[in-house]
Amino acid sequence: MAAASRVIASQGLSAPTAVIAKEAGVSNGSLFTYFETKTALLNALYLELKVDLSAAALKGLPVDRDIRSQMLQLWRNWLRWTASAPEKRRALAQLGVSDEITAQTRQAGMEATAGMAAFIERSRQQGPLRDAPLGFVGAMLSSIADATVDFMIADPANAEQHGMTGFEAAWRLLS
Amino acid sequence: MAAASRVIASQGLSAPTAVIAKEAGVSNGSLFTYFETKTALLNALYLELKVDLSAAALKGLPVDRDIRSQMLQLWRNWLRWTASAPEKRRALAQLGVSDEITAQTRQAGMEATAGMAAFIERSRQQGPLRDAPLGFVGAMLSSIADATVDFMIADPANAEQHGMTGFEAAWRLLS
Amino acid sequence: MAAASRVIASQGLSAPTAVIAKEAGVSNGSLFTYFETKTALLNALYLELKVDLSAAALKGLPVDRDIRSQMLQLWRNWLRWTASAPEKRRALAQLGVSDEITAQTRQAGMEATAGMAAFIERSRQQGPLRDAPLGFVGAMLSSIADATVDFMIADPANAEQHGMTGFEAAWRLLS
Amino acid sequence: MAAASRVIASQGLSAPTAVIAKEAGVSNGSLFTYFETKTALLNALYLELKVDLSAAALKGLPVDRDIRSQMLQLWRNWLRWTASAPEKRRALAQLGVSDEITAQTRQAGMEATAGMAAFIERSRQQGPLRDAPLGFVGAMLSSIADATVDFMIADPANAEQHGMTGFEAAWRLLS
DNA sequence: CATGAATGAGGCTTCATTCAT
DNA sequence: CATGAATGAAGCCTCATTCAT
Repeated sequence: MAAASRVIASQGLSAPTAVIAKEAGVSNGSLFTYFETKTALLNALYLELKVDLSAAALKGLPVDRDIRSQMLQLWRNWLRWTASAPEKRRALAQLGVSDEITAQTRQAGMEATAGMAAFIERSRQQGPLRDAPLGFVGAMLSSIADATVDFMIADPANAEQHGMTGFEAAWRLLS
Repeated sequence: MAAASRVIASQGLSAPTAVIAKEAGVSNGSLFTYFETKTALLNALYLELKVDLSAAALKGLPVDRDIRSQMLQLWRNWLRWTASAPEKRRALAQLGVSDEITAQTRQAGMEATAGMAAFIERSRQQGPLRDAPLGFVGAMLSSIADATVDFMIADPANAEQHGMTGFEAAWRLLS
Repeated sequence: MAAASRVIASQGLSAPTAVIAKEAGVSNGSLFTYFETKTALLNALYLELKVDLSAAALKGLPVDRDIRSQMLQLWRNWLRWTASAPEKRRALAQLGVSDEITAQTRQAGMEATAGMAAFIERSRQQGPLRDAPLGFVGAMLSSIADATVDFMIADPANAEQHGMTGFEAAWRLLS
Repeated sequence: MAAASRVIASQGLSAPTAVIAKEAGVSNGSLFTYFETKTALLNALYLELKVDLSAAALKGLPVDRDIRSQMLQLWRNWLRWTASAPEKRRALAQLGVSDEITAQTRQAGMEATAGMAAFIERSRQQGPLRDAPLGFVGAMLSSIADATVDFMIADPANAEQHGMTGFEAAWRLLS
């Protein structure tokens, strides 16, 4: 799975299963013992990355402090995950627009990020987007985070600053 | 080119060149008279879509009115283009994350959307993101627009409302 | 490899890999498990034929007899190989002038025939070409052998006689 | 025709007709006004090169001098032609082993070199190969010339010397 | 259950040849 | 007769998947 992330990040979704297997240190054929088809592998990977991201984002939130502080922490977690595992992020970006990922998997992905969704729900309670569909808000935040990380990576010297700019933008949509 | 948009939108980037050629009503081989490789075709398509989008967005802005009104018009143009040519949008989404698109092409794509960029620059003059890199702001707006259209398409009954919600969010980042 | 010889002999270097694979009794794709590209296959074939020829030529030389007798035996061996495996010879002729064969492969081919070269070296010790580059002499002998076999094949009735004529010519260059 | 020589010399027999046409400064299609097929072009080229070589070889022979002197001149002519038009020689080498060249064309090629053949006939009158088929002797001489030029090209510093070595070898077969 | 060679369908690309202009 | 775009058959090669060991 980790191997798949790496290979897909560097070679795209059309990366041969043989390469993924090799990167994983197993044989060509073994891969198909665990995943019926390549599509199944991609779907499983998509889901895992979603779960991974969600878990990372929600880790260690300061539950005893105000909601903005918690959201800031979540934001930092999110950026850290993305920045520290760029191959996962790249893979997720590719998988997100692929038509290999079934509607069912996407649905499961939504559920996997339910924890984050709930948190966003609380955050926007009093904000301007309080009446918009939750998924809509989530999509916006997600893409702001993506854009943020893009700039952090492209301009590492000002990474911290870009991170805060992104947060300000995100928070402006919520409160 | 239009054929390529359609085919890629429905089959993804891995759509056979043979299918694209057929959709375009030319022979398999003719395609390679105009595009050296499939990658060249994809790059050209990416660029054309960018130009197309930009031209559509900037059309008929009420230059004699206040900046918010102009931005609203731009926003509507944008959404209209996206909504009325869903296959172009899907194609652009796929191309955007593909590693077939060269850095050079992406650069040209940026330049093609310079008109929009200039407009965004004016709009954010007094806003919270006035000091952020312009490309950063552009990326955020672009992805908010994408998310907006996603919801307009998924829930056509409330399309107009979603469109305005998206605009409010966008405008909040600018002013 | 043998299949490749046969197919190339009858269809030339442009023989489809599919045909070679079929002749070899393996699938189209399997061919590329063993040879990265068609060019690699051709190079390997060239080398094998060179080695094959050299081994055949040097087999059973009467080391206890005078040098002319030994050379005669070598000559007979050579002609026998060429005559008994005409497809190998034809293939080798085509490969020899092809620009698919790399300089490196040609070099290796030289080394493969070092045994014969050493023998020629001894034979020409007292002859008129004693000071010419060894490769030069080898090339001449090789082409005389080729011409000889051409005539043996074209006029089988006098094959033996042609063979001896060829040898006399060759020997005249050596002694 | 000259264009074809050049292109084939540098790209091999599989050189596209389009490239040949371009090199010749005519359009793609015009080529087929003059040559029914590519094969026809190759056959015509083969023949022309044969004629060309023969004419060059026979030019300015010192008819009033002894046969060896004349043969030496022929040899020099031959080498000069080969060395001064390496692309023609390479093309001829490729064409010679190609199965695109019909038996009929080869026959015509033989006739085109009848002048040289007659000369060789006279030269070998008293020599060891006086009873061998004429074509056999011609083939040997031709390949000795080829080998000679190979070495002249590979080692230009000693070109003159290699040329004489080749001649001595050739003459030894004749007288 | 692991292995990795074998499979063959399918994709991209080339190119000889045609033909409307 | 020149042009060069159009054609589509054919070739090389890739790769998901299978299966005997």
